[in-house]
Amino acid sequence: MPRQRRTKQQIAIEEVFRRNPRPLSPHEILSLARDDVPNLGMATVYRTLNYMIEDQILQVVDLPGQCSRYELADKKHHHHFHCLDCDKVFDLEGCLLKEDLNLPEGFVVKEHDITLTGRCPDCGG
Amino acid sequence: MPRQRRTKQQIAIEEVFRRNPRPLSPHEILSLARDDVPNLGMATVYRTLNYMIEDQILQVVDLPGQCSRYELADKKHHHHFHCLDCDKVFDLEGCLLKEDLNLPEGFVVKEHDITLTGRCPDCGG
DNA sequence: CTAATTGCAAACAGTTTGCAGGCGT
DNA sequence: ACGCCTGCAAACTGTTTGCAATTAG
Repeated sequence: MPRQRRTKQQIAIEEVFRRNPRPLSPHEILSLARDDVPNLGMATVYRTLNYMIEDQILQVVDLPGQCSRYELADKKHHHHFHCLDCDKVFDLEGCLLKEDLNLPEGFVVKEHDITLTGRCPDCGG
Repeated sequence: MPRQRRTKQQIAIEEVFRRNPRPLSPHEILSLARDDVPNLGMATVYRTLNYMIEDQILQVVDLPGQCSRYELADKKHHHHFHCLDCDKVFDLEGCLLKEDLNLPEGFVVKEHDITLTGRCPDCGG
């Protein structure tokens, strides 16, 4: 069921993504959006995220062993870097997959996910 | 705290890994081990998995958007294939990461995870 | 006005923990 | 027989859902 009304809660959440162009966790989103709408509830965050995914404004970013994060959907194919220090996730442009995969017989690949883990520039790489 | 006693529950769980050489979910493990120990509890599965990780017999396999799986730790660096049909996970030997990453300044990479997604040979690749 | 949307609390799934009884050593 | 280990149930986290009250259009 797509959205029909534009509320201050939804506007605040969209604004959070515009101001923070990297994959954000629901907790980060709630915390940032509460600057605009102090008594915002987590359920509303999740519902709004799902609305925005349905409207193809957002896409899910799933990293191994991490809770789902969300980022704006208007991006080209890319991969992610997860900082072990500050726990933030950054986009890495371009594709990091080898050209020649050389898989065993019979495997058909539809998609691939690559996550690099380490230290980001802010944390003194 | 490492294990000190060898119980029939633990033996059954180790046997499951020996018989199924691919990353297994806790639910799969419980279900398979109950063939040997019918009233095995899920808490015991998790505790045994954690014992085995501590003893470096097992390692965790985290895939994007999936619950953790576990496989024997005696493997070389490799990546994983996740079948969208049967939901099983397979090991892929060798490294699939590009040689020349060409990252922005300041990012230091410690580890990387690659997951391919698609159809496996059993599901008519 | 009307009903879509919110906020709270309850429901859920996956995982961990506390505790009394069972069982390896 | 000592005390580690199990099984159950309760606790906990991340996410979803039910429902009465709010509010956008």
